[in-house]
Amino acid sequence: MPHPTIAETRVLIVDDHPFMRRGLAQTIKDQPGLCVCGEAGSVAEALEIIESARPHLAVVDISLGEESGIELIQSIRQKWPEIRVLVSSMHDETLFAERALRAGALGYVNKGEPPNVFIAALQRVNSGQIYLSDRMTNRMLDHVLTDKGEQMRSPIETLSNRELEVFEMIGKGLATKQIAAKLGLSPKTIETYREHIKQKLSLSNSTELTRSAVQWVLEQGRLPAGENGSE
Amino acid sequence: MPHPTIAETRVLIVDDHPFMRRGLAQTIKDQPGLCVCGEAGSVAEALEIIESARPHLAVVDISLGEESGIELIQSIRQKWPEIRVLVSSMHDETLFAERALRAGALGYVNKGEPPNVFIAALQRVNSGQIYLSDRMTNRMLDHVLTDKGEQMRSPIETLSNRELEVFEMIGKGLATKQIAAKLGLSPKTIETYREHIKQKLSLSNSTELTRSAVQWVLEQGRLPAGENGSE
DNA sequence: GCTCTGCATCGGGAAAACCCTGACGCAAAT
DNA sequence: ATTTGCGTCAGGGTTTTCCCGATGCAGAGC
Repeated sequence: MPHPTIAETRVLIVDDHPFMRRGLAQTIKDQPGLCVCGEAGSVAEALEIIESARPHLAVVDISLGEESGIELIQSIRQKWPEIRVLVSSMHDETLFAERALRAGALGYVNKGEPPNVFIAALQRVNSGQIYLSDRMTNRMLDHVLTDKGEQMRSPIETLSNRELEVFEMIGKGLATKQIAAKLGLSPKTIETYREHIKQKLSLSNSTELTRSAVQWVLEQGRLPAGENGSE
Repeated sequence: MPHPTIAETRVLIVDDHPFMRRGLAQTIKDQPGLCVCGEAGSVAEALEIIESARPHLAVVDISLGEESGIELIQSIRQKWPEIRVLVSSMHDETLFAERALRAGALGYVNKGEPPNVFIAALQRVNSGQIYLSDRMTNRMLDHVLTDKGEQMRSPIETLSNRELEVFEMIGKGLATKQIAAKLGLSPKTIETYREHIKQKLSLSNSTELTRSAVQWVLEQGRLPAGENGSE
């Protein structure tokens, strides 16, 4: 059914949710001049498809289940710097937009946005320009200009990528050893991250750290704080 | 769209992500016998559409931005008990599946699942049966069968007074030593309580204990229509 | 260039927490 | 009268935390 026009811009979709992929694909396909050249649900799959399909654009989700979209962006940046990446995430932009751009993405758009906003972002990125929401653009400008006036910054934003990753896992109930195993690192390294996080967030012991992390994860997911019957 | 078959099952989609809605809608439309009679991005919108479109089935996301899908399910249950609800969420099923069913949903399926699993779940719910993943089904059966003689509402109610007291302090971020000091007891005693609590709540390590305690404390703080009276 | 700061990664070692086992008095229940 | 559960604690081996490092590497600034 597709008539592969010669000059269409090829887009790769990377998202771990099949339905989200489908929704994005459908919206992109509707757009003249754009076509979806592949869909991936994991980092490995994405890299594989890039090899064969050579997309011009990539739409990547930040949280790919166990994996991190940030790392994928860095890999793409290294191997195929000509591919332009638009990050689409359902997480707080104040936390991830800056990280995404630093990693090499050209834009960050929230998944809650309507299709026309998304398409606008995609086309802006396609033209080589940066896309951010107005709110986020202002915020980053402020951030640069006022320099030391970081009073409105949440301390959580000062966490590095790795630290944030570990923080989230702590909040999900993983023990130090489990996190180390999942990330393929030494438990000693995770301990160091825990210390750094505690320092940055002014937490005095591991209980407070866990408490803070759990609270944050619950807020992120807007979970109605349930009792858990785990195990 | 030109031949509206007489006996099609009408499905309402409730999700705050437009692309997710679109992906779900597309997949449902592909299925013979099913049609999408409406899409909603909020609780209010959902209730409105139900009035006019009268769906047979509703697919609802648990986390609707600021709102809670759980409340929507309860409303639907009250006003239109004949509508069968399938919950689709991207969050951990161990945290929400039980709450979703208690609220009146007939099924819970994770958004990470492939379309065929989702469709199977939807059709199962459509036939009036409960759908849960195998893993979750076993877990809940265990839960039910483990209780002895009485239907224990929440395992937290099995805690003794002292244990509950300690549990709450853990949830507030106090370390073992601090709790001991505050209660005028030996840290050893607090350790014992921690052990007992972990046993009674089936928690395997101290991280899970802290996590569970924090969640419980937060839940205590904000719950209008709480179901666990507990003390 | 060189320095300095920040990040990511790990180790040593003492202190603390954990976890298991057991204990003892005391009350209520059987 | 025996059992059961609660509240309290100790011993001792295992694991984690916590504070002290260290290394390599990348970018910012002089």
